[in-house]
Amino acid sequence: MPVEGSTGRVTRRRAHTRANLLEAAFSVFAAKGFGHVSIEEVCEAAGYSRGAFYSNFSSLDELFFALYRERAELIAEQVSGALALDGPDLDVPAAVDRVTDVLLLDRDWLLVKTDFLVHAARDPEVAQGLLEHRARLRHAIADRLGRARGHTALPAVLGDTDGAARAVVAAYDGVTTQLLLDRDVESARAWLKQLLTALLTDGSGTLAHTKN
Amino acid sequence: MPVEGSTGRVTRRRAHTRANLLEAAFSVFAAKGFGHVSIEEVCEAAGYSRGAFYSNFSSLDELFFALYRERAELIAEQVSGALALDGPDLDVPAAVDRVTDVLLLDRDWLLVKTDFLVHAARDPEVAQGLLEHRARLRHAIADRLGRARGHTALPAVLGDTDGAARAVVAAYDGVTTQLLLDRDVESARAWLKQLLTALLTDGSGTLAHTKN
DNA sequence: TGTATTGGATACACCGATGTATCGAAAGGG
DNA sequence: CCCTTTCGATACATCGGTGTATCCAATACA
Repeated sequence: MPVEGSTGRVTRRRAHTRANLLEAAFSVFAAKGFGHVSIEEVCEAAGYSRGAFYSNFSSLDELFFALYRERAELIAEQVSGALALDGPDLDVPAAVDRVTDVLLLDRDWLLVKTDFLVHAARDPEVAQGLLEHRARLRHAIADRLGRARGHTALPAVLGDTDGAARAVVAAYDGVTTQLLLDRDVESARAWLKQLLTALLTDGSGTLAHTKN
Repeated sequence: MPVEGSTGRVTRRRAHTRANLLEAAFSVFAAKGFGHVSIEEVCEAAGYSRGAFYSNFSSLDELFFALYRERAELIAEQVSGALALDGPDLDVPAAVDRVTDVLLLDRDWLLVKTDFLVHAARDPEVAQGLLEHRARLRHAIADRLGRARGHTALPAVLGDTDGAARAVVAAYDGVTTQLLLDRDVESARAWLKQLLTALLTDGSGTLAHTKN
């Protein structure tokens, strides 16, 4: 049962089915939530039998972790990309726009991400991994903010750039919560931009907000 | 099967067991998460048999809703109380302190609350109820903030007082996420206070933050 | 205190999901 | 082109949870 064996002979078919299982699992998890999903459901959605599943993963948890890892990595790259678009000096409002668009792109991802959070909240080991991942992101943001000094002075209320980066993450998490409930991606984006602007600049930039 | 019948005869014992079931369910849900909890587990934790459960609730969902409702109501009252402590005029920093202490009191509650969020995110009807509850809280905050004008002028970046109230809620949600992962209630409180201060006042008030 | 009524325990039948063991078929290597 | 290896499907045994039906005990009311 070589779930992750020594680079055996056949590997192309395997990679396909693994990818298919992951993709199907993403849809199913997004729709029903981890904890309300059975292995069979995933297999059915992917068009495979349970034999294929157990050949690639040893448990639903393992698949869930793999899935999260994969997608989180993807998003992290996109965010890094959005942050890196400017030159060495950073244009804060423009970066806020780009990052916001990336972060609030896909509701399904937010659902899965929150499921994972709920899971991590109850397992210190998983939580540790997630915290480290968040820390990396935060540091990337802080670095960029550091290079922005001069362009736009950060308000001192939050402390150093790391404090500001924490605030950015918190704002993102907070807006995510609202978006999960009202499903209004556009106003969530607008709201996040507004919040980040309020946190990262000193004044001006009042935006109208709409409903709910 | 009078799950909620016409004020029948016997009612004291019933109320007790119902309360016990709810309390036990709270612990179990907090520990394992809704979706990883069986009816039997709740019954066992409460010291009852499944018969008692089905006599009081018709499904795990129903119990979960009842539980959430009960606790959310409790918290809402505490928050209202904390907001009402001042006279008609509001001392923002003091209120921030009190509200923060109430909101981040109990990690178990945050766990259950997040579970409920995840649940609501996938059921528009449930989401609707939760949104209304949040709206009520937000309005209470906005009202209070309105009365604080003059004491401390709000920064205009967020728009009107309702915008500021939204920001408060978002900050709370954001800090909740962090707390769920790092389990550090004290620094979460400090961080929330700092964030709220940054959002609700114009400047000054820099606090040191610690680890992670 | 007696008694009608309700609450909760026990027993049972059922179902769906799990994990494993086995087998046929695809795919890569020689 | 065959043959070995691996992948994935099928079949099976099992288990835990569910919901219901029935029965005993506790409780409120006269």
